[in-house]
Amino acid sequence: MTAPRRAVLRALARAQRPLSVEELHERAKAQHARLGLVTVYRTLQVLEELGLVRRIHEQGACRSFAASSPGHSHAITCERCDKSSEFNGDDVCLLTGAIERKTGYRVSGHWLQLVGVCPSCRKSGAER
Amino acid sequence: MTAPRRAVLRALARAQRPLSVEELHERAKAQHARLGLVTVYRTLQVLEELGLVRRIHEQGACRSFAASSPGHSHAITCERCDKSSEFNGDDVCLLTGAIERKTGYRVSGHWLQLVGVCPSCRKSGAER
DNA sequence: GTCGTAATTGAAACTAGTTTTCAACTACGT
DNA sequence: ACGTAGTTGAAAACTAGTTTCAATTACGAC
Ligand SMILES: [Mn+2]
Ligand SMILES: [Mn+2]
Ligand SMILES: [Zn+2]
Ligand SMILES: [Zn+2]
Repeated sequence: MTAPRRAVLRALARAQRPLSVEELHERAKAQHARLGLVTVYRTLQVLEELGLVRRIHEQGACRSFAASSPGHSHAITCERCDKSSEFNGDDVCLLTGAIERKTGYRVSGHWLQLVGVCPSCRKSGAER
Repeated sequence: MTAPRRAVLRALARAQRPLSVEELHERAKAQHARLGLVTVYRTLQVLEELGLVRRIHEQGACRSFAASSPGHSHAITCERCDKSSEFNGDDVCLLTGAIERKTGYRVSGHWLQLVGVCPSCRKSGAER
């Protein structure tokens, strides 16, 4: 555990929304000025393996990252402010029976991501 | 509708598994030898907008594409042979109530992708 | 504390993936 | 056939991500 890694981890933990590698680099430099971009890439890779970070997949490219707790969970992202939260408690298992019947595959894993409107955006833009 | 586009479309339709842009280029050149890589990118973009192609998201980067029918559907990929199929009939709607209660978000969309073992791989490797 | 070693770091060079530019070429309606 | 708007491909430009390597740092053994 080194200072550069702590800086990246902290920037990630503070973020309310998924960050690109560049953004993460910018923010983490606040903690550790001489932080190199390469280290951000390397740290993300380590954290991803540990399950402490998740890549957020979006239509188009998938270049942003959010903190995550280890183990199986899913993310939901606000379509207005981009705030992203995770939740767990499974879920898709309930559907696998039907899917196996429909496709003939045996389901061994899944990958779910949701879009919605976060609590605070629901309050502000009360319309709709 | 031009010859280059037909070539790309055909290569996509024939593929049993998601293809990278390079792979698609290779295969489509069989139909139209002077096909440029740029055209593959451009065609994919058009087809994606039309909902005729979907990007397959994987752990790590998300650089492969599979044919798809327009409208809401999901993909399941075989963890042994990479064969990818799509299915529809919804599904996740059943879970949104619980997710909204859990997260406080209002759910407006989702994005599900499954991993499993395809029928023919189930037959061959009967063990497990 | 000091030392030794293995792991980590950051700059620079490199590779891969994607987009832009632009002149030539098609598709297709008239 | 003709005209035009849309499409194409090569090359150049650009962006994202990886490798290389010498210097630095963490940390366990003394
Ligand atoms: Mn789940
Ligand atoms: Mn669905
Ligand atoms: Zn919001
Ligand atoms: Zn299979």
